[in-house]
This record gives sequence, structure tokens and C-alpha cells, in this order.
Amino acid sequence: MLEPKLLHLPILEWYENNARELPWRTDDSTPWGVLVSEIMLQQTPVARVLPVWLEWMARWPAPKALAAEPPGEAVRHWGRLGYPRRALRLHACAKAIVAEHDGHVPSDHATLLALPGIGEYTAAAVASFAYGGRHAVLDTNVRRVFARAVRAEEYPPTATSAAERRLAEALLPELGAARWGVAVMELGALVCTARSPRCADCPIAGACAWRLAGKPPHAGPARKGQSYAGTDRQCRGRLLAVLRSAHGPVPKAALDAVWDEPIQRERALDGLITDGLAEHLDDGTYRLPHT
DNA sequence: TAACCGTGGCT
DNA sequence: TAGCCAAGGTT
Repeated sequence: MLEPKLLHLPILEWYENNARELPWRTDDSTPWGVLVSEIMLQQTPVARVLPVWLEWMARWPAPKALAAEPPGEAVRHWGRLGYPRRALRLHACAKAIVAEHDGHVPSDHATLLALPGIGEYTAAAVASFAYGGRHAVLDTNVRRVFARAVRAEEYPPTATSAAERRLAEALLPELGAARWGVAVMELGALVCTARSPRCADCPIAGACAWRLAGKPPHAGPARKGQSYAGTDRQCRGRLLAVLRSAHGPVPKAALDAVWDEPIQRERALDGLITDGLAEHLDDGTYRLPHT
């Protein structure tokens, strides 16, 4: 195994000099701000999250403020971040924090994990970044950095393995684990990127097993691409965009107008209602959820 | 476990 | 240009 200190110092020093200034990382950011940023950043780039996060923090500076709103307002102000079920879960999360934790974001990993929309990664991230807890933060960036630096592979496996978790925990420093986690993430986001890694700028290039092996390309089968055009997801997105931009119930015809294929359209609309992203009123109109 | 869940920028 | 990809979670 690679000696952890060969990685720690160079990466931490690199982070000192190259970290982006992000508002959820400042000294006055709150655990709630960190939590909201983590949910928004799930599968969504920083540049798109930034303006929405700022608006959310101004509008809902604490869980209690969001919990007082109907869930549809969370969905509306989610805008076009994508995966709007995250907005719904974040709203449910705020309500649970108010109901079960007196409005305070928990600091304990297991307690965080029990909240809606918070999985293994996000629980570790909040416990670590907001409270300084010592947890292995295994996101796609960290997994890629470790896959390359330690395992000499271009990409990590599809699903997080026990071996990856063991490695991440073995590399966790006794002190300063939170800073270490964010530093490795940042390295993956800015230098050790998925497609065109900037190895010339990498602080651990000299120790990177993948680079030393000649950067062998990913061996296994190509990862499944996510098709989008013509899918239910695209249809749901179109329908929900109509509900978001309207400031009241909309007639069925307004929804019919944005998607031609009727079978798929009805299926997608049913799905939105089942998921709690839309409501069907008695008069036949539709709107964002009020309850 | 693998499919499903949005959106848009980049190469 | 058309994939590829982005601080995942849920079922």
C-alpha cells in the first residue's frame, strides 16, 4: 500500500493554493447551508448550483423557514437544477429536522443518514464539512482519484466497493480529516478529471500508480450512457417546467401542449403525481404540491 | 443490483 | 455532433 503521507501533504498544500472560493465553504456558512449545497450538488455542476443556493439561503436561511412552506415552493425554486425529487426530499428533510431535532441539523452520521434524501455520501459530507467529523467522504471525485493514484485504474468500479471504503478509511488522517476530504474532492474536480486529467498540474503525479503505468485506458465494458431525448425523464421535465412557471393551477391543455405522444405523456404525468411532484385538483387542473 | 430520476455544458 | 459527464439516493 502506498504510504498515506506521500499523498496527504502534497494534496493539502495544493488545496491551500487552488481551492475555489465557494460560499458554502466560508467560515460563516452554517450546517444547513452545507446540507443544502450537498443535496444540490448531487449530479449537478457547481456553476449551476451557485445562484440557486444563494437564493435558497436568502429565502430559507434555516430548516424552519423551508419547513413552513408547501413542498411545491421548494420544487418551484429548485428551478432547472434537475432531479426535482431532490427538492421534495430536501423539504421533507427540513420538516424532519424541525420535528425531530428542534430545527438543528444533526451532526451524527447515523442520524443524518436517517433523514430523507441523505445517503452514505451526503451524511459523511455534512458530518465532516459542517461539523469536522472524521468520516471517509466517497464521492465520484474521490473514488476516481484513489482508483488512479492507488489502483492504477482510469475509473473506479460502477458501484462503491468494500475495498474502496477500506482504502478511503485507511487513508483518513487522524487529524484534519474534513480538510483532507474536501481537498481530495477538489483535486478530482479540478485536476484529476474524468476525461482529460491535467496530470501536469497534479501534486501527486509522481506517486500516481495509473500515470506511472502509462495511463492504461479503462478495460471493462463502456459504462452505460444515459439517453435522454424522448424518454419519460424528458417528458416529466417538460411537464414540471409548465407547473413551475405557472403561479397557480394549470389546465390539462397547457400540459398536453408540451408533449405530443399521449400515452407517454399520461404515464409521465401519473408518475409526477405518484412521486408527489404534482397535484391533480378536483376541477381537472394541475399544480405543484401544496401538501 | 440495476434501473430510474433532469439538465445543460463540454469535447 | 452526439455522447459524456456532473459533490447520489431510492427502490
